[in-house]
Amino acid sequence: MPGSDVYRQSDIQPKPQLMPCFQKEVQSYSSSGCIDEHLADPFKEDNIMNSSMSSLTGHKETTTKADDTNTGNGKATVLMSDQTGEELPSVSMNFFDATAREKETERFGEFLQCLSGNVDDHVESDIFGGTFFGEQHHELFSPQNIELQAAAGQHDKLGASFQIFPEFLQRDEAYKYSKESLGSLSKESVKEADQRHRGIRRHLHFGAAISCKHEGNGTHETANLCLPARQTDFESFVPPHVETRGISGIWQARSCSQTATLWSSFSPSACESVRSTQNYGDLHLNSFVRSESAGSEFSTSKKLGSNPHQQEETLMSDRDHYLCKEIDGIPVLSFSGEIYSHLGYEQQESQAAVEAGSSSYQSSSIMQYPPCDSLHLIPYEQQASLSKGTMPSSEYADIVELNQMSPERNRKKAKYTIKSEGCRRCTCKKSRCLKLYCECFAAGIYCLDTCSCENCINKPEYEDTVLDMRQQTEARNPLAFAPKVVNKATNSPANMMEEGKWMKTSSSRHKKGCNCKKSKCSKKYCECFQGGVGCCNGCRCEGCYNPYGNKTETVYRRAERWNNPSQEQQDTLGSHTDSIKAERPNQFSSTWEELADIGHLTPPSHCLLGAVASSGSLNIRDCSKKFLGQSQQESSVLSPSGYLNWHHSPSSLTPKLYGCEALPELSSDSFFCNMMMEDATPETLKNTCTPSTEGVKSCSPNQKCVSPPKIRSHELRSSSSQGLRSGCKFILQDLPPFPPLTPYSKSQAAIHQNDGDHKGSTGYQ
DNA sequence: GAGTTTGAAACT
DNA sequence: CAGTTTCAAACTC
Repeated sequence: MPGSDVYRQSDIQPKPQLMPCFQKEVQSYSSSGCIDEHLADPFKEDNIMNSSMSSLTGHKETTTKADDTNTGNGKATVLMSDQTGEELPSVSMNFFDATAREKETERFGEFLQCLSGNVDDHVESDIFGGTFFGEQHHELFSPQNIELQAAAGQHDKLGASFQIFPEFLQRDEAYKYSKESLGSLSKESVKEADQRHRGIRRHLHFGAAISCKHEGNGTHETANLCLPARQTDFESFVPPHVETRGISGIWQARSCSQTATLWSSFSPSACESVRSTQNYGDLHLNSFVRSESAGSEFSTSKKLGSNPHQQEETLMSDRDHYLCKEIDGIPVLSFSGEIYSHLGYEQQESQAAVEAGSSSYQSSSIMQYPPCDSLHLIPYEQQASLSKGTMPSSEYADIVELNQMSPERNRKKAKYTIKSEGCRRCTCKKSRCLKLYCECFAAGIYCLDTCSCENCINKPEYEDTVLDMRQQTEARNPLAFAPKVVNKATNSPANMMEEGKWMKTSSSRHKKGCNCKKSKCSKKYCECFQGGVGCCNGCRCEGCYNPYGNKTETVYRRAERWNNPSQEQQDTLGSHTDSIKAERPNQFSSTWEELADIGHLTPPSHCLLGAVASSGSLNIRDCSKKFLGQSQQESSVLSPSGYLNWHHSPSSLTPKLYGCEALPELSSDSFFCNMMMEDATPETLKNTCTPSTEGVKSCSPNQKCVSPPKIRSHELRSSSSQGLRSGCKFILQDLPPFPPLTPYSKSQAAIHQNDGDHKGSTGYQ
């Protein structure tokens, strides 16, 4: 298939390669060497970019700033500023306008001159014409693509990480980037990712819609994807010494927050990276840009509605520029040996809708549809935009009808049917699709004609009502629209080692826990089972036989399963037997559960990764042993958060697992909750959540474990706006409470004290 | 496809 | 917050 070699290419990039990279990163934030490795991590890219730039320019601090997405012209701006505020010439690149591009390229040359002092005319204008993105990062700087290395004269120093991604390429890509960084695509991972993404997407889009609605500016197009812009918010995110000129829009700030949140959910070390970089006072503008770019690209696709033929041509043209290949029908970009999804899922969705409405669109090979969940699920704002914004409502209605008419459209109907087949639509009868009973509503999407619902209100024409209902629902439960299944430690070794088990590792948990009584958690009635995750202590199920992991699973078995995720199913069969034999109340107390969870919930980024990288399998004991020798050293290197100390303290691992000491609930739950907050907190909540007890309660529908973001002065730095604060806050929030630095036995009291405090402060029950 | 079962969501 | 009702998905026949 078309994307197969991309897939292989991705596979060529050894997954374990990321591990030493993580390890390296957490050990030291030095960017020396390991360029290729760092390229695997956008945050590290920034780091290395910054340091590389610094090496080129002396004391300059470099940051790449995406221009206002709303301009839709694909601009990216590179600013260089030094500590004193003196700036090198800024370079703004316009990727669409030929004249401007030429001019910008010229300026870019000047910029490079500033970088290396040795720039000639090597910068080719067509580097922004589509060949900029080589499939390998080496190619990125190859002569046929861009003569940056020649221009700069210092490829190595430039670090191959000088990335100026057109905006349209990057918005929403951080998610996939990070996902693919952790492993090549698999159906499970895509599914899981989509699930997560969907939840996140919900927040974003609803947040945007509500914001837009409240602002009353009617800029649906902006609200739809670009999110409202407030420069001050972004500026507040920027450390005071970083020049913010040329940056416009809260979008960046939000984007950063989202990206960082996403990243942090994948990788604690990425969080560390965030923190670290913040400490450095730099910006992760790769994530800005990467996330932002697709916004303008989406604008392109959205414009299709007004003039399908022409616009589609434009889209296809653009697509040709950067749509390299497909993987399972999902257009992807391959860059730096990684796989990028060309389009965010929502874009694909919108495009699916748009393309369905475009009579000229016939080639199913150009873009197939992403996995079920997102195929046809056009988030409210996009749907609204399609129907009310750039696309006349009649056209929106036609999207569905188109497939049911002409022979040409029959093809589309087939496609549409495919879309529909894989995904069920709601069949609500009484709820009018305005309650969480309705899957569409719960998913944050409008119902389509393919739904079998009756008296449906969940349609674009009732947008106000829908949004009101949504607000009501969120008022009842702020996490109502959050993903039900939260992956707490997606970089757990199990995930690293067997991406195929992504969904089934115990690192994923149901957000709230099930309450099954009769289904034994082995049917789809059970949300945990449905989500492909095991039941945990948070579940209130009875007689749990969840094959993905049940409450009666022994600690040893869990640890074993963690070690051998491939035998998960067999083991769960065994646990089934155990459960059936036992059919008794959980003999393992909650502490046992938490004890078991420690392995899953603590993603000992470099410890476990290192262990995995070196041995190919995970062994907690080994890990602990390794950390016996490492933790102390690392504790002096790593961030002051204590995060790694906590996770890697041998006293917090080995004795509890093998010495049968109970682990304070605080450990896993706090981590879990922080991860939950990362993953599942609605954007609106994120923006409003304050570190107050009240906020905590509101964040925790199940009265459990949503800990308030602990705002630390050194983390917030000089934030001045709420928007920024929330961004930083949620980047950093997955820091668990400070760990005991003293041996476990001596710190029990402290832990419990902390535990008590934690519970007291978070409403944990 | 109709009827039943189930558990989440909503309500009181 | 617990108990009850409502609801729609999952399941069975």
